[in-house]
Amino acid sequence: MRWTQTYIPTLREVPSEAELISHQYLLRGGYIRKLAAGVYIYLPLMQRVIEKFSRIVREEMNRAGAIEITMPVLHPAEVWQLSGRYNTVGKEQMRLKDRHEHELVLGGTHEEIVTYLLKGELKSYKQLPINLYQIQVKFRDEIRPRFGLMRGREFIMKDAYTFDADEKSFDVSYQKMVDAYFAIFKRAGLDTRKVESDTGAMGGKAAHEFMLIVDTEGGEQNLVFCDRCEYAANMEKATFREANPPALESELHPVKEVDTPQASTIEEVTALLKVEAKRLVKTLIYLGDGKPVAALIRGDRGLNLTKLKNHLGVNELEMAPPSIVEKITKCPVGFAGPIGLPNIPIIVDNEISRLRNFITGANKFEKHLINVNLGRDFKATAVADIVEAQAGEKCPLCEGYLTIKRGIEVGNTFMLGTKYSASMGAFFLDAEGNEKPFIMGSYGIGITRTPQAAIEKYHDSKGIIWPKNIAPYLVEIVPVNYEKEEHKKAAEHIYKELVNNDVDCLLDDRLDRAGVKFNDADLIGIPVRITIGEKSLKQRRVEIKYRGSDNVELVELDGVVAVVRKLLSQVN
RNA sequence: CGGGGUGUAGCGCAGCCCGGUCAGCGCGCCGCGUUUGGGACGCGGAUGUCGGAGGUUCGAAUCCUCUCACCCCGACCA
Repeated sequence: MRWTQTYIPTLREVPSEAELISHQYLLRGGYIRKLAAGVYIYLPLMQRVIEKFSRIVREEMNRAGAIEITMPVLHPAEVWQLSGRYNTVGKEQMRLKDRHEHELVLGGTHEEIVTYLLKGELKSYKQLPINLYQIQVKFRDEIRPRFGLMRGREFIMKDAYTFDADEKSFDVSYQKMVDAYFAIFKRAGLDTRKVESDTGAMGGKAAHEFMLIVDTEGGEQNLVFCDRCEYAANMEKATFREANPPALESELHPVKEVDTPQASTIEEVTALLKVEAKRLVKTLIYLGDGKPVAALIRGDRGLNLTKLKNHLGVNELEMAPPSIVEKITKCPVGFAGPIGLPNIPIIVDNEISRLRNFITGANKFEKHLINVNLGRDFKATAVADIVEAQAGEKCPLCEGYLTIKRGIEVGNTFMLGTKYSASMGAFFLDAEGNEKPFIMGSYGIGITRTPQAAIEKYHDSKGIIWPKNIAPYLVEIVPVNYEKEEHKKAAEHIYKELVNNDVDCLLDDRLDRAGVKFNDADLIGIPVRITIGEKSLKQRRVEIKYRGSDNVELVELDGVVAVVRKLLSQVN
């Protein structure tokens, strides 16, 4: 392709809407333009990236035995009512009415549709297992779209759905998708980690996420890894064992009220009473589906909202506003404690059951209680793991220690069980003639977000450094003086050679100055750049360099294809 | 939805407080010329319902009211 014949509107300045470097480069490099909040136009370069990544996804999905279909984006609300999710997905679901006042939704995912498809059609265990997938636009009315393609309201996703007759067969199907995912991301030049994740609104028994580890702002999630074994989980899901548990005191001392003037935060109280934060117990008041509940965790821990939410079995969990806290504790915020609370559930973190003579708020202004003990002084409604994992704690599985890294989710896999098949009445007959619901799995890959994640990981101060297999072009030819006849001839010669050898190639045939072309080339990030300039051309040579390094190789005009091939084979 | 902020030329912004040569700057764009290996220079030029509606006023980009869009923080995230 010639630069002047396609459309690559690069920008010199950073559009004010972009925060992340990857988002900035997508805009500046002429890959995308915003149409509305979270809604983007994919320009020619982006179109090619999508095409390249989609091809890898298709090839690996097909290899794994999945079958491609295309399901509609527009769904009748009734199908969503069948699974019951119509009432639980909430405002994320785009809804509309047609001219007949018929309720429709725009699909944010397709479990219902694919289950509806197979319900009634697929009747025998002999037809199982089956894996159907599509690459399709999705709509989610995100509460706050941001970061360009990373969290849009409209985006492209590959979603696959497996149907199995029994757990054993399902395990095989699931593993096939896991293997396919690793193969896909590897081919795309992206080293991903599989982590355990919460199942969230999808339901089902377990789930994993495929994460690209990054060290920039773009990391959307904290991930917990063991430094010794394979344990990996996202923050919502991660568990741990304490590396340095406080010594268990043998004697229980009597509770005593102490003055803690102007000390309501953990820092202030520990400083005042000269104790470690791990001897303090925080009493946090939350509202679970509107009803107050107290959560007790150690002073040095953070509450894991997802764990508490799952434990309580509520849909919504939010910190209680000060007015409610004050009503419940009958004192200003900052001095809440478990003793003397009205009749509300008290959920106590596991660690506290191993703590004696600890310190809590007294439910009195500027007072705390010392030597408080669980069981003797107050009762727990439940004891559970409700805190966030922290770096330096021990792995739940082995003797290793946990580290925390930032990652971007590029794929996910869900073990759905029979949640959708059972609720929607999608049954088959097994070998004994019994009617059974399908055992399902669902598997997503963000087609538009993955390239942005790749940019977040692979870039420098000048622009993108694409992994070759998802780059819009493999080679960019930059004739420094395209208007000079010899330069033009050489450029056209190389262009033709590469195209004839099926190397995706972009020829910068603009009449701009060299600096403009070099800067644009760095910005859009094509892996190989071939520069045609005065000095080298006199020796019938051109310069070849990889975007990710400064090494320049001088190559004979006729030897370009071979050198390009070799260079490409050596880079990510 | 709560808190904060921004809408002025394709992009980045100034002007707003204190109403009156304030319709401006840089980049980009068009023309001519010079230049030509890391975002050139000169000369000439085009481009705006100042987000929208209403109001105050002799007069509004500027003050007031309403409204829409977008951005940031939080809640949320199949």
